[in-house]
Amino acid sequence: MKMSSGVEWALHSCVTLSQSHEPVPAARLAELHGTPPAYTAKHLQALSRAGIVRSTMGQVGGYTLTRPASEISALEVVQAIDGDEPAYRCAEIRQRGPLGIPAERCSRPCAIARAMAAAQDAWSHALARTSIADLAADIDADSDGTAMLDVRNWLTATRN
Amino acid sequence: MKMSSGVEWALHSCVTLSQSHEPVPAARLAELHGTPPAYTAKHLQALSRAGIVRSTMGQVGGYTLTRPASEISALEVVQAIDGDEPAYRCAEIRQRGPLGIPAERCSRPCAIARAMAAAQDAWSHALARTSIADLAADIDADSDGTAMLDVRNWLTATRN
DNA sequence: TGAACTCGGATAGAAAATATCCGAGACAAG
DNA sequence: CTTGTCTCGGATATTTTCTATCCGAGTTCA
Ligand code: SF4
Ligand code: SF4
Repeated sequence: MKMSSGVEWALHSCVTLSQSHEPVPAARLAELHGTPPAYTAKHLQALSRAGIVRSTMGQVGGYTLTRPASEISALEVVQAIDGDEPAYRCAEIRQRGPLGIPAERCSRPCAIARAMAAAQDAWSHALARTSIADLAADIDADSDGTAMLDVRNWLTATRN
Repeated sequence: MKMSSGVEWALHSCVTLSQSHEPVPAARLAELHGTPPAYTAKHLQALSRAGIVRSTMGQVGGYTLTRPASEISALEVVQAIDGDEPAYRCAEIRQRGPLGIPAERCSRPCAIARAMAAAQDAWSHALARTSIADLAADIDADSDGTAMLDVRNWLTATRN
């Protein structure tokens, strides 16, 4: 029950992309975050497949958000990287063993599976309520309103 | 972000143990659930280390619950098997890269880490509210009140 | 036309989870 | 008291997943 470490980089990348209306290459994001360039690129591809970011090829290409940051939830980013399958996957062991229940009576999930699904839903809803814009605003507030400005300045300063 | 499959076997084992006041060997539980005997035993050891079950050695030994089933939460079982460390572990990448923040200003967790911790808390509280006794009652209700009776009969019938 | 820069999926390596085995210890029977 | 059998417990292989990397296909600009 551990989350891929790439989720952290993907969330940071989305926050950074929300500060730029121009495409930002994957190598630039990796340099800013101090992460392995090739592996960071792989995670951005996952975001592209999920429709969260759009890629632009060519010399001045890179990644941009497809929607306003306020309309992208943290849950979408997590599911794009870590997969959308639930953490608890029932193997239906109630149908096995000497007291196995016939499959016809297993139409609805068992009580254990229901409890796990309820917990997963609580987790999902908590993340769905938080948008990338909310995260950016909170990070900005933590740093006395200078963090996002620094990011914007760094992005324009290193632009060729 | 996937949970160990052993969690499922452990929860089933606890529900089964709640129906017997006498020790039940690991091999018996594995046979009842149709799971690999050796691997099932390993998970029961984890429950023993967490203080959820108590092991009795010798010929009529086995595992018993240390507390009433109504005082054992599903969260405890999950944490005993899958570990109690949170799914999201911040690598503090905000301190890396050209815009790295000095460690002295990173006393409290960042906004992203806070959002993830809040989601984890929601998940934990949902599981903490459900006890093993609740699960046993719900499984019993799903089977028209015969499931737990069948388990008790099978346990006494196969007792040497 | 050409060159340089981008993404994208296919390819090695490391870590973790899965599954198993045999020895130490304890109880009951003889 | 001795013996034998049954139990748990941790140490050991195997498989799968995650981590990290590389080079080719495609696009844009000069
Ligand atoms: S969690 Fe429920 S449905 Fe899944 S194997 Fe256990 S009893 Fe069956
Ligand atoms: S989640 Fe917050 S604390 Fe953790 S690396 Fe990202 S910015 Fe830093």
